Amino acid sequence: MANEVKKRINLKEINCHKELTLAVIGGKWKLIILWHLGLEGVKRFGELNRMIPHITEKMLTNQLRELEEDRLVQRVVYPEVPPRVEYSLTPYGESLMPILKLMYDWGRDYGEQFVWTK
Amino acid sequence: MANEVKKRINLKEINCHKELTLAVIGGKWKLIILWHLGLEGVKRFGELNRMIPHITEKMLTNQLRELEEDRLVQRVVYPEVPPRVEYSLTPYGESLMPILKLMYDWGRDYGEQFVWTK
DNA sequence: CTGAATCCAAACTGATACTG
DNA sequence: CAGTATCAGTTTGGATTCAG
Repeated sequence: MANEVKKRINLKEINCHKELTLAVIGGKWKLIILWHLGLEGVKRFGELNRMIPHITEKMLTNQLRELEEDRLVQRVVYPEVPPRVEYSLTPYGESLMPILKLMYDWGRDYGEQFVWTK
Repeated sequence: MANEVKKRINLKEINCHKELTLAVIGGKWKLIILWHLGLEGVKRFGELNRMIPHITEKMLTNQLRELEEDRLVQRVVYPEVPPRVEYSLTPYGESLMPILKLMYDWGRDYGEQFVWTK
């Protein structure tokens, strides 16, 4: 119950600005979460859960929390019953979209030329 | 001595092209390796080892092997004594540089505005 | 509906020593 | 010089169960 501080972004281990970006988007499900929020706007927890195949609730929660902590995603809780929680991109998150778009394009081209044929 | 197939790029788990890109650049040291090779051209193993602080030989070998397998880096062995091995980017690797540049810029701005002050 | 808590297996990373 | 081999520690991801 003591020292369980997780330093996902350990500044001592980041030699270069690129690595900070990677630390922030590098989670297993973060790209796809950011992508949905970026293209389709506000989403509820359950919507994301349904939109992202194979993700578990634990991981969805986990990744959303980290994105929130890093200020890429905003979380809004409506005190209703049943509960409603909505997620959306912050301006920081929005500012990542050009990178995601580039990564999408690169991955598509690379995949067509190389991976699917090996 | 049998089944030790590592599926770093498991196509069944890649829902979106972006994730293929992440799979390919997401290793702990890959960005910095690609960066050096992209900006400074051909490098020998020992040069990279000296240029990248804190990396172990094991990890440098490991990451270079994966980059080679993914066709981002070319490895050339000169049959000399002492041995000489040179690494450089392939066209695939070169085509990643715009993404790395964007990640560099984004990480720098994000870091200045957020991380260093929290 | 939106999670939190627990347990566990697999993957990743590092330190160290050794080799052609 | 450019790696391998081995072992150990850390982190991650997933299955399952429980809760407000």
